[in-house]
Amino acid sequence: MTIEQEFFNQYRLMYRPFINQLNVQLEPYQLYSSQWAVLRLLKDKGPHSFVDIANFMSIEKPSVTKLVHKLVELGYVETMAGKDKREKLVHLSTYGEELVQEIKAHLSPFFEEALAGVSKQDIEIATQVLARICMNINQ
Amino acid sequence: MTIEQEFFNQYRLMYRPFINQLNVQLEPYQLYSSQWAVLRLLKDKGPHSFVDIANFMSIEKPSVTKLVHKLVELGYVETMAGKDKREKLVHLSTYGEELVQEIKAHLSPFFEEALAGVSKQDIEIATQVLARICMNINQ
DNA sequence: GTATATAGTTAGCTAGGCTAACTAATGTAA
DNA sequence: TTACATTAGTTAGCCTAGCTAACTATATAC
Repeated sequence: MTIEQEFFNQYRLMYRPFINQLNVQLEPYQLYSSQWAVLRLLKDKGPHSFVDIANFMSIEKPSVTKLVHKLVELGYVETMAGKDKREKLVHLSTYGEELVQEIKAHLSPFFEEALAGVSKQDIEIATQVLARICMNINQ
Repeated sequence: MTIEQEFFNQYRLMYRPFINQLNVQLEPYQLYSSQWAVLRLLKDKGPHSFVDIANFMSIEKPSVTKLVHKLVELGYVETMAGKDKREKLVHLSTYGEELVQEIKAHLSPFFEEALAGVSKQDIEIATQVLARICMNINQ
């Protein structure tokens, strides 16, 4: 087996245990990992339109509609008028802002334990490898 | 954002584009990436029982039943008696053996392009990081 | 002003899992 | 040896997290 195959093998092998554990961590907040990904995006990079979110997450618009509507229902985000009458911008509510802060703190030890025994340098290298693959795959 | 959060952020961001592209590559063989994962396991590590496959892939037994039945339907794998009358072992058919070989060769350039510009050393580091996380997460 | 493109929605589908409850076979302990 | 518990696999039905096709409303281009 080539080292490339080995890498992607490991990549995929990690996915389900990781997502399952992450969902356990998020359960107290009534969130699934996909919804959390939206909240994190809004926290890190400010308000986004539905199309922006779709592009960033590499999913389709109807999937965004569902995700955002669920987050609106929970009171974590709100929508407002965009740059024209078609566009809607999604942003965190005051409650959502606080909650994201709290969740980040709650997740922190989970992430640290998951990466226990890995040097900061190797984490950075691995992050860069993943980022590079994203770039290569999306042209 | 901590480097741990950054890492898992990137990890998740890569997932969908990667799986989508992989599924495109596998389409000529009527396979989805999850079914391919089973074939690769059987190729790399020989025949496995349903429970073995479930444990290795971190999924539940009923999910394995579905995956394997589909692969049997396609003629890529066969089942045989296991170590007692309860157990069934899944192994590649002759056709399946050939096909896996062919698919591996077909996927090779895709993996190489995805990792273009990444040094062999960094790929190995990233692979080890992913393996370590798997270990940490599963206790 | 008409054709085309863009933002978001709705309906209904799929992959890829899950749990609960079951059967059949095997182990264990009184 | 009988009775209970465990294990391997299956079935039915559910869920997350996506998808496409077809739609409405608005905006842009020619």
